[in-house]
Amino acid sequence: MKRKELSARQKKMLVFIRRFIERHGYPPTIREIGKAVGASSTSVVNYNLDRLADKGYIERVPEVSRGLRLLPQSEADVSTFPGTQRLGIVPSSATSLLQVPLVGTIAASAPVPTPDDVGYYYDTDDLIDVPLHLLGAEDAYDLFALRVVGDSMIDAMVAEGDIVILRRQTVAQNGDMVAVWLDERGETTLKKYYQEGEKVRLQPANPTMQPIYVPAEHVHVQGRVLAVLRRLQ
Amino acid sequence: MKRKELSARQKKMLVFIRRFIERHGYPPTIREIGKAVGASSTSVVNYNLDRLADKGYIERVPEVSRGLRLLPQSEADVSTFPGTQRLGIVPSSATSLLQVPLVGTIAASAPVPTPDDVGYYYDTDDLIDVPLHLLGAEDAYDLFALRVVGDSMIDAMVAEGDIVILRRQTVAQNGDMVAVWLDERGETTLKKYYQEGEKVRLQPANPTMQPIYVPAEHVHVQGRVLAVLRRLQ
DNA sequence: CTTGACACCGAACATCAGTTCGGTCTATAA
DNA sequence: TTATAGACCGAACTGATGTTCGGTGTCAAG
Repeated sequence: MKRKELSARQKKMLVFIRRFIERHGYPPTIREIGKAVGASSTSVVNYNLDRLADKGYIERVPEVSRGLRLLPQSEADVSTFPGTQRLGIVPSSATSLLQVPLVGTIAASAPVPTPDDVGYYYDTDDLIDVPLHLLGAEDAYDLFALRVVGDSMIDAMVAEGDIVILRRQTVAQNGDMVAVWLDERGETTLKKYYQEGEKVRLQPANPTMQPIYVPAEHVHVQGRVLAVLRRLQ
Repeated sequence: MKRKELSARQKKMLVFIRRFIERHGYPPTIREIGKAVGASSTSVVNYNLDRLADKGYIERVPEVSRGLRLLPQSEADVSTFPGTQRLGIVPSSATSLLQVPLVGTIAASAPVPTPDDVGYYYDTDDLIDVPLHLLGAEDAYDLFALRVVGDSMIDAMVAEGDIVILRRQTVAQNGDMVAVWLDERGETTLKKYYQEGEKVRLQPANPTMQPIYVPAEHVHVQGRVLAVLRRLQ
C-alpha cells in the first residue's frame, strides 16, 4: 500500500467522500461520487476508487453498496476512524483506544469461533480496550479478541490467559502471524505463515522450535494476529 | 421524540447497528440487520427501524441503501448500551487509559534501567498507552515500560519487541512475575518469584522449562511485571 | 365476542448500485 | 511511425436493497 500522488480527480473524490460521510453518516455511492466530481460514467469512478484503494487511501468491499471505508492517513489522523467522524470526536492518536469484542476462546483442540459477519458480535458485551498504537497503521475493522485457554500456544509465545487481538481474514501474506485451522489434525494453532508452493510452512514464533508443513488446502486461515495482551496477577 | 420504551428487538437492532458501523464504516442493510436479530422478514426490520426513528434513536433516508444514521444520545442513554459508548473510540480523559513512560530496553545482558539512568520519568517523551484493565486494580504509581531486546526472555514467554509494563519495587511476593538482576551472572531476567528459605526459586513462565535457584542475597528485584504488550507486524 | 392497535410474517416488486466490457483519447517509449 | 499504458467513456448486465401489501397472531378495551 503505497501512498503515492493522487490525480486531481482522485483528490476531489477523496475530499468528497470524507465530506459526504461526515454529513450523512454513510459513504456515497459510485454514482453520487461521479456526479460530484464530474465523471460521466460510473466506470470512471470505479476505476479511480480502485486506484485510491491501491494507494492505500480507502478500502473497498466488493458487491456491497456504499462499501467504502476511509483508511487513516497518518498516526495523527485518527479522525477517519469509523464512528469518530460522525460524532465529531477527534482524539489524538496518542490518546485513543479501541474497544474490541471478546468473542470467545482459542484453544488447540477447537476451531476459532467464526462469527458470521452479522449476528454474532453484537450481543457480546465483553469488550477489550486496545490502544490504537498496538494495532499499528491497520484499519480498525473486523477486529475481534480471543482469550487463550490452555498451554497449547506456548510455541507461539502465547500463554494461558493471554488475549489475542485478531483481524478476521481468510488469506495471509508470508510472515503474517495467523490463527489457522488444520482440518486434518482438527486443531487450531497460531503460527507464522509462509506459502511454499503447494505447501504451507507454519513457523512457531519461538525460534527454538521447528516448523510444520501442511498442504495448502488443509490450512484454513481464520484471522491475522495483530497483538497479544498479557496481564499478570 | 421519546427516548424510551424500546422493545428487546429494537434494543438488539440498535446495538447491532452501532457495532456494525464501528466495524465496517458504513451502516448495515435491512437484511443484515434482520439476519442479526433473527427477524424473518425485511418488513419487520423496516417496521422497527421506523419505530427507532420515531423514538429519536436513528434517522432514515428513504430509498437510500444503508440510509441509516445514528443520532447522538445523551451520556446516560449511551451508557445503557454496554460497550457501545462512543462507538469504540474513547478519549483518554476517561480514566480507562494510562500513559506509561518507555524508559529503555530490557535484555538479558544488561541491568534494568533505573530512573537515575534516564532522568526523571516525565522527561521521556515516549509514552505507552496502556488500558487500565491490563493493570488490574493497581495504583498507577511507579510504572514504567521497557522494550524487550533479543530472544533471551523466551522462557518467560516474552518475545523480541514486546513491551513489558513494570512497577518499580524491590521486594516481591511469592508468585509475582518480576524483573530481577542476578549479580553473580550479570544478567537480567523475567521470572516468577518464590522465596524458599535462603534461596529464591525463579520459575519460567513457560511450564515446560526448569526453574533456577539463586541465593536470596544475589537476587535483586527491579520491578514487578504487570503486563506484556505485543504488537505483530 | 368484536374491534383495533401492535408486532410480525412472506412474497413480490421496483429500483438502486456495483461490475463488466468494448471502445476512444492522449502521452510516452520504441 | 507504431505500440503500449493510463485515464476515460457509454451502455448493458446482475445482484443488492428498500418498499409495499395482504395476511396472521396477540392482547387489551369496548
